[in-house]
Amino acid sequence: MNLKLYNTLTGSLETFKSLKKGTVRMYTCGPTVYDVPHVGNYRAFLFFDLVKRYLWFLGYEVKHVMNITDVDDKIIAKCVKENVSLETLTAKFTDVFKTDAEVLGIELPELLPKATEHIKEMIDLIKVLINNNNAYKTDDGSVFFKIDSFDDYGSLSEIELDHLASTERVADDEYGKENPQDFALWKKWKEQDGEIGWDSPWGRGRPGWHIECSAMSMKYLGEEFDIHCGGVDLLFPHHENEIAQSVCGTGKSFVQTWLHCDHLLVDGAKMSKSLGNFYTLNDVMERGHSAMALRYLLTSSHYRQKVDLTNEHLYSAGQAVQRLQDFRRRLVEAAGKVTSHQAESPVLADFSSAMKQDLNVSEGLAVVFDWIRETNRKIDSQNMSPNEAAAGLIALERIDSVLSVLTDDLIQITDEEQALVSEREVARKAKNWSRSDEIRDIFRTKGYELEDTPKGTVVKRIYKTTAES
RNA sequence: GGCGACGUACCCAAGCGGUCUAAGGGAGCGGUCUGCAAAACCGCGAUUCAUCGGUUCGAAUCCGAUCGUCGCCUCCA
Repeated sequence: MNLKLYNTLTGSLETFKSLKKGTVRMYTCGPTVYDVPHVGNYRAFLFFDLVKRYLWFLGYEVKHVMNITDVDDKIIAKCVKENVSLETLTAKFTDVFKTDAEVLGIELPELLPKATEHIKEMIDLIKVLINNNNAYKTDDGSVFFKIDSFDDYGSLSEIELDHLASTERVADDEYGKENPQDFALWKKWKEQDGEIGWDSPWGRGRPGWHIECSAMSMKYLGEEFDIHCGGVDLLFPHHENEIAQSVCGTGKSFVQTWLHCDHLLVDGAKMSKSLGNFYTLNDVMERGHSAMALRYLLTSSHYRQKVDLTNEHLYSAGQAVQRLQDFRRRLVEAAGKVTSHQAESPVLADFSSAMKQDLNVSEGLAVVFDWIRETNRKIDSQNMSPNEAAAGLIALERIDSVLSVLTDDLIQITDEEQALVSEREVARKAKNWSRSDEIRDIFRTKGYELEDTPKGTVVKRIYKTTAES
């Protein structure tokens, strides 16, 4: 059975086949580094990560490129306002992005090209577009893409140009356009841009937003490649414009499969900076949730489905992660010193065939949880051989190579705390239950649960409950 | 105004014409285990899939209408 993905371009579920056998070339729209990314942004980055990890799972080599947008209106405005250089500002938020990504278990691509380091490539592409009569320069030194010159314009988003005219853009840098829907490839320098600008054949200025993705994806992945991902909000106009620029620039078909993930909502509304209803990774963690709970919440429902970020949902996700984590611990115990090179296969096959249906994680997880219950039953009834447990462990790890929610959950406790745990072990042996319970209560107030197992006491972190908010 | 997505138990969610008197997770309740817990396991929990019509031998799944929620059309993951 083959991987099926919903291709926005055709509006249908398609069997995925990479252009080059065994290798997938994938471009994903990365962050605009003008501020701390919010959880909504991570929903998309986590989706890209899921796509990549599952392609790895299937044995593909994945050549992944994600751009860093380090020049745009908001960045420039902020630099000028705070009187910092573009490099300083964007380096700061690029770092935040990378740190957060690591905390969330996102495997960043080997290539994270910055827009500002590819001005030349963009200028070259714009030159081609002007030559091909797909773009024109205005008197003041901006360059616009001529939408009428591309017949297929609107084919991705299914937007009809006639219906667009109702909301005309009024930004002052858009004067001089032949058609209000034409979009900027190059924006002439303005006084409020301060120091920021680059020289070009059309004078000093800066690139339009869309051109960086065309220029950089072509540079690193070639004129035609397999997958391009982004959030649904990029569908129009960004991806539409990217297609127009790229197809007109090369005459090739550009991207084979377009994947778009839906939004993250908070209290039922789209999370966004402009609405002011955004949360950062730190905000979520400060509320007492683990990064893995967030990761699980954002990846466990289907990518084309909206997800509502609430404390209750985060808690629920955290509990599911805990169950997975506890299960792994049980397998490790049951396997003892035995290791296996063979993964238990039925669960892997079932998991994978669910994932092949347009990345149906929900169904994949259902398979996994069924298997967990069955395996736990075997362990409980002592019908689990070390070999079998070891094979199960391999299977779990393979599954987690896609989900990536099983972190090393060993709790760091202080020496004093460790002493208390030891004291309690002694007390328990002496059947001093009141002291045992007292110590357990001390840990509970600190946010830890003590679990007595045949192999000793396990210290677990207690995550937030639904009662608090 | 134009375009689109969605509405399944207390919450999240899969299913996309028959095997559905509908997976899985969380929460809850009852039980086994445990010194007590926790974890694990067992059991309970929607005769019903927003509503109303239609197509069909057969619908949560297809069609239409209605109501509701959300998104895009302007920067946005």
